Amino acid sequence: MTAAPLPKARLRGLAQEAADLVREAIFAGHFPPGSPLREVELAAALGVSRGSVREGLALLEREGLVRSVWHRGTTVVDITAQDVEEVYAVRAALDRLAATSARRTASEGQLAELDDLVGAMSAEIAGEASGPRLLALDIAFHDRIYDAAGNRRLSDAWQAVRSQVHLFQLRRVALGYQHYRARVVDEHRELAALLRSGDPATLARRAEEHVHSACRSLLAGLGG
Amino acid sequence: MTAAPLPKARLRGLAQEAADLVREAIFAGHFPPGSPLREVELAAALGVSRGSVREGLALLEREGLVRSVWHRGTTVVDITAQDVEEVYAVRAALDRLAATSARRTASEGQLAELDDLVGAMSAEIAGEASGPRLLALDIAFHDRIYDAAGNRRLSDAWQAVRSQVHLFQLRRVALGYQHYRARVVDEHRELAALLRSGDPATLARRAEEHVHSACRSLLAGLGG
DNA sequence: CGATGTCCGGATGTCAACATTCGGACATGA
DNA sequence: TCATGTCCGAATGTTGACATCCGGACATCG
Repeated sequence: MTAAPLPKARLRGLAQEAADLVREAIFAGHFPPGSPLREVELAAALGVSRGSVREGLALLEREGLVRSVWHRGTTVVDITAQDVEEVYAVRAALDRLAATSARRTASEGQLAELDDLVGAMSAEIAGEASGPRLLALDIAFHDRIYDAAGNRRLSDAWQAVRSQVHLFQLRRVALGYQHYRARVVDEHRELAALLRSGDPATLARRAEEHVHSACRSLLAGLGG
Repeated sequence: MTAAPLPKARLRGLAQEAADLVREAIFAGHFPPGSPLREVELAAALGVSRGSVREGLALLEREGLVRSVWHRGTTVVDITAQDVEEVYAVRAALDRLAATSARRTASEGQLAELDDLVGAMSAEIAGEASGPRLLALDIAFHDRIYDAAGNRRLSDAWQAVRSQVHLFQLRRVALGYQHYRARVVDEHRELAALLRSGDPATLARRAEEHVHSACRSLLAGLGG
């Protein structure tokens, strides 16, 4: 029998905790792109030691959210057009593999979860739509695909770009998300259908196109 | 003008240094798969503090060479068939993207470097062939393709599987590498040619097949 | 005899202080 | 005025010691 996960199993350590707090602060816009993340400041603010903050920042660097250089500290990544193109090129390659893998390995329960998420997106749009909430559902959808692929290395590679994707899209959504709102449900519903019973070749192509269209939309929103 | 890299720019810190030493020790077989890497031991052996060793082990974990769990230490990864399949599936996706990207962005000088590496492989085979040296040339070849692609996120993702690929192939080569030796030059020569002037679609296909054939060869060598 | 509780060695997680390095401000000289 | 050299503050890199946690061995009890 699966024991329900206890309230807050403190099995993560202060570094993970610190990383989570800083990441949320970055997503909330509290640390604009390019702003420095000083270890002593964060240590004092979070009430932990500098060592733990340092380790947490290393985790965030692994996610691509911050960048640190020798003896010059760590700063929040900035968002240039090249950054967006790089991240989305890698994501397209990973999503393609995840989709084709999940096509073979996904269980019925996992496919049902995808349908549930599409339903949640639809409900979110029907009501008082919240950009960040809709975005969270979008990313959760792709998280499940990676889970279903059952490839730990692939999931790790996704983790290395996931936060950057989240950050980019958050900035885009803050400027208006009518286009995003109009397309997100249909595109994900199609992906879910292709995962259930689609030609692997067209699934691979559509998975890549899904990312590329998001990339173009992002570049248009940031550049114009 | 580009200043020649000084003898040993100590711009890397003890953590990087410790990570390099431990990585080489793993490649040399000094730490068999599954063996624990105790921080105090390594700190004493390398003459640095435990903090630096800890940070270095975190770098190695980012490369996928070791795996650490909360309050239970870090151990060298073991090589199961599933691990090989996972790593090579991700590598195939990344190599495909790297090849198609480099097809557009590679400079003439970078293409010439690839030809030089193919020549070096050929020379290595003609003489007293060394498995590890041949393998180093193989990986260097792919490193250059990733460099030529000009996508930092893509190179980072490659770094996350590169060491595992190196480790797997080293173990394979130790058991005999006649098949590898017979094919490596021709396959890489074809890739270099396709990068110079090939149809993008066939380049993408051949890049994937190159990885898949290496994966099959590896599985056959480890399983049988 | 099997299950349970307790204890202990060893290893990791965390912390605060010391050493090193960087970038810029200021002063100096051609 | 521009270039160069020196100095200083601040932030990071590094260290050793303390606190916490895990796993197994032993003893105890039903």
